[in-house]
Amino acid sequence: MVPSPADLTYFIEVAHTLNLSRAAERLGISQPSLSLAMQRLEHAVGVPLLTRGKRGVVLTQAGRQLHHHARSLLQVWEGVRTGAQTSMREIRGSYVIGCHASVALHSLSGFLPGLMAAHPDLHVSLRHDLSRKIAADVIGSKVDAGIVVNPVQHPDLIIHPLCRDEVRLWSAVKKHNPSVLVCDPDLVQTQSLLGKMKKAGFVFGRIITSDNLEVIADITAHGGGIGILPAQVARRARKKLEQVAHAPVFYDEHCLIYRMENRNVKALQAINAAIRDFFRTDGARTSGN
Amino acid sequence: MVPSPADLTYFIEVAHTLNLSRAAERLGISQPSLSLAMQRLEHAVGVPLLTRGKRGVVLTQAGRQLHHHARSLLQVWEGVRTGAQTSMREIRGSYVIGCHASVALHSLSGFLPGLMAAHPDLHVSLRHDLSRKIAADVIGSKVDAGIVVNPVQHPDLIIHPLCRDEVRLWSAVKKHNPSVLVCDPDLVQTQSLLGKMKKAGFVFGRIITSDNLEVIADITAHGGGIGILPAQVARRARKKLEQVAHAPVFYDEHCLIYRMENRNVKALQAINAAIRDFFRTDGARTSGN
DNA sequence: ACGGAACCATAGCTTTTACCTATGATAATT
DNA sequence: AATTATCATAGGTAAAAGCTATGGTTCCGT
Repeated sequence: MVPSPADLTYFIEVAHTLNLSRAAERLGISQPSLSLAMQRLEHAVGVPLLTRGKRGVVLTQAGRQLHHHARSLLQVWEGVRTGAQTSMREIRGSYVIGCHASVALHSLSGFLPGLMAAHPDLHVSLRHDLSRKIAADVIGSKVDAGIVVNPVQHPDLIIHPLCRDEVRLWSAVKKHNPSVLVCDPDLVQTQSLLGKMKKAGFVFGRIITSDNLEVIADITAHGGGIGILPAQVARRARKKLEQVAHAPVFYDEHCLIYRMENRNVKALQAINAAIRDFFRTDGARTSGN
Repeated sequence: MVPSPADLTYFIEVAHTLNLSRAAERLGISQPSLSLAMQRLEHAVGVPLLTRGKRGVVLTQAGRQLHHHARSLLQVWEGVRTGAQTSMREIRGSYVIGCHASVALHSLSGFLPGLMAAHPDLHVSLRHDLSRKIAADVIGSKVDAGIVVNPVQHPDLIIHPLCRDEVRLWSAVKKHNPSVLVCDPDLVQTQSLLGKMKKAGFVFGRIITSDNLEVIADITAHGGGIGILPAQVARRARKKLEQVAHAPVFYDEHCLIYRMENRNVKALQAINAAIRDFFRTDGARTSGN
């Protein structure tokens, strides 16, 4: 059994004065209460701590041992409280950041190294998945912060817009196969564009699918077909891609999301700031180009 | 405010199951009680620890920190508790042994080195005074064990006879001054013998006093007068002393004493055994001489 | 020697705290 | 849409901790 911290502080005072009556006086409780408290403590430890005499009490060997450790134990106890508090007030702890792998490729390297260097007690794990799954995991508290596209409103969620992007059709500059579509069918953007194109009468003979946008960009760049890609991915392809004219466009909004109750967590504020800083400067740079 | 130990253990279970209802079940309390306990804990710490959801609860960052600290706190306490217990069950700790300096001179060197070598975690401090003061300090718990002469019975005291001795009058073998008495007047033995001799008509012109029996023995051995000495001290004088015939004798009983409540303390049992062993073998040797 | 003071333990009572049952509210699941 | 699962709240009850009064020792001063 674990004693109450109050009984421990009582014991420290008793060990100091070696007199229950006087210790009770100094502690602001009655002598019988202190007597009972010491009995409680002895029961919790399992061995006698005090030898009662008519001129006061003396510590047993076990009592001396406990007295020796009692202060540090109370310090640990206090540390339990303050440790939890500072985890909200200081930039430290372990956090999970989720985003689509393609987003990670073009943004994480821009702010993560600086963030890690600035805050040595900050630990980050990454998790990559579709935006809507990341968003679900943020809502479900499996992920602390997410960089996602077009998140749905949610009462528990705080959403910060970061930058805009366009998903459209791309092709290689020189030759390409216009009857083959290369895309990730799991993306809502893909589905939306496909629907619009179907209405508009576009017809594709075959579809190559991949869940990796970089792979799609690469195939498209090598003339494998028409690719459905965000502009930010198309721009980073190894060979230059060009927009397919007269095709529908899906406008993406990249956002940072996290749960409401984390808005006061300093570490998440720091992550937040780092991400938004990066997108502000990066957005300026890419739009300037 | 400092969190209560019960609430901390509750929290550890909650952090493990992440489900208040199931945790309450395992803890043997009702779900509302656990809900309130977690609210108490959060109030005590000052920050939210859990994010309540309809599929259970999730730890906040502060909750994760608290979980970590709470477990280490319980571990530390367990260590302190067993430490206090084993201080009774193992041969370790710091103990005060009291005895008359003359007793120390002829006995401590016989068992202390072996005792210290056998038990590296045992610490001993010595305290020298008159037997009756040592006995009083044992009773008053200022001394853990005493080697004393003719202790009075006391309800809190355990008394183990060690060996017998005789206090009598001694003189140098060759010449000595029979009108001078050399003694320690603070010893009850001295007072008793003086009383008997006074009744029997012995008269001494002068008395040399000292509170050190070895000094008395030395003076006696050099012909300074008649000395009142225990046989064990007289035997160890630098020159041989002889008993004064037809003089009263005071029979001493050397005893080991300690307080009742220490009878189960392993370290004192070890000290006890070492002392009694020494006196058994030593007594055999000296009586054999 | 004797009365008072000092000290710790116990008893009885009161207040505070923790706990339980019943119920509510809401989201997830079937 | 009904049901289930989950946590929160309300109100009453039981346990715990505290206080006052008292008892039984021992110590100390007169």
